[in-house]
Amino acid sequence: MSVQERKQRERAERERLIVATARELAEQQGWDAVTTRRLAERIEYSQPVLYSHFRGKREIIGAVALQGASEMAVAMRAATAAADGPRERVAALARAYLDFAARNPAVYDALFQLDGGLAYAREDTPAPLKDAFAALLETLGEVAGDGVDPGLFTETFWASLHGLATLTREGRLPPEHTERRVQMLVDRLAMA
Amino acid sequence: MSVQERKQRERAERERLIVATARELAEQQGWDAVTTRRLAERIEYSQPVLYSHFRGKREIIGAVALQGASEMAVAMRAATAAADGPRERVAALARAYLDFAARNPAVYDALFQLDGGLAYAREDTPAPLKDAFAALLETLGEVAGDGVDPGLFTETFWASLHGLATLTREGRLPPEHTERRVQMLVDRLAMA
DNA sequence: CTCCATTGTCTAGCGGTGCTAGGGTCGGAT
DNA sequence: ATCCGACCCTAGCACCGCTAGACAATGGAG
Repeated sequence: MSVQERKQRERAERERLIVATARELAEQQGWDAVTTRRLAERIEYSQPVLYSHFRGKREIIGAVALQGASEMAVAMRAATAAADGPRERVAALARAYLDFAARNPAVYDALFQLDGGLAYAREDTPAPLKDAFAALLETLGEVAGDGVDPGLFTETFWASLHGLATLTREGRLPPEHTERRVQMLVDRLAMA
Repeated sequence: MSVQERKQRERAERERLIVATARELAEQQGWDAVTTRRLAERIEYSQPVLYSHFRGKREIIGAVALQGASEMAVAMRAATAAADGPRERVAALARAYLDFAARNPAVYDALFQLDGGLAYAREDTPAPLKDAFAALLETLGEVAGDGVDPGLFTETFWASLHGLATLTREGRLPPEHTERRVQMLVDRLAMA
């Protein structure tokens, strides 16, 4: 049995290698540069090996997205834990969100811009995605305001952050004054 | 000279046909389906003809984007003109924006999601883009609040709308309650 | 009217993409 | 020792964006 177990371990290890390599390549040169040929070459296997782990490129993007969601949740919780008071927590959360998006553009794209074949906002949504949303909700629920559904408020606030993140990164918004825009969102949306 | 003029007219007409066909195909089957081969076949010319009008696929996307920007500006001004009071105008603007994005997803993608090779938020930004932003500014400038730069406020509000539009369309936000989210943005961001 | 040059268009092809069929090799079980 | 199955690779499919080069049609000059 030990042989089978070893093979299974090696297989899992190789799968991790694929995801890590795809992510690395995407961060270095953008997702367009992540082709099955290049990816296969980097992991030193032939293309078909990729397809024994994932249905296709889409699923690889999805795997990177799930990894990113977990890290993002950690980053957001760390940021809010270090802040005092609801309002400060919201500000810290927003900055952590935008900071993550700016530092990991490829991962952010995998999560919210590209099609990774993942289900969002449903019962069968993968746990890491639900948890990332939960991390938002924990802090934002405090400042939803009276009679306002915390989930709905979180969705709206999240959408605003997402718009800021994407438009800024693609140069559709001037890069300066980002902090002032964030501050404005926090000041006006958060009720506390 | 008349012959040259006729040819020039026909050439311009064909260029319009290319843009219209690309847009139509994109709305029907998504931008992925807009390949140079399919596009060429639909306009009943060979592929190289496309390249005598545009540098490449990117420029075709850009042309659709500019067309869309003009239409969007018209739609937003029409919506705000029919509303009384600053706050109502903002609400009408927001609805018009999201309505346009929902009804013309491919055009919206060309404008804000894909790379059409256009310059945004600069002096050399094409006029239609500047004008679309101006249409936003006309209404949003009224409710920026005391001591707040109208441009900065417009950018922030726009980003929020953009986030709502994209996340909703890709199923990352549940489709219901869209109206309540918009209302929340208007209520809290607009100062008037 | 003939010839030439320019303009316009097409066919064919290059290097790339995601993905897969089919064959060979190698190791564990009998 | 032999078999068998799991594993992986080579080769190739249909498609992509884009372009070189051949060919035909057209307008102007002699």
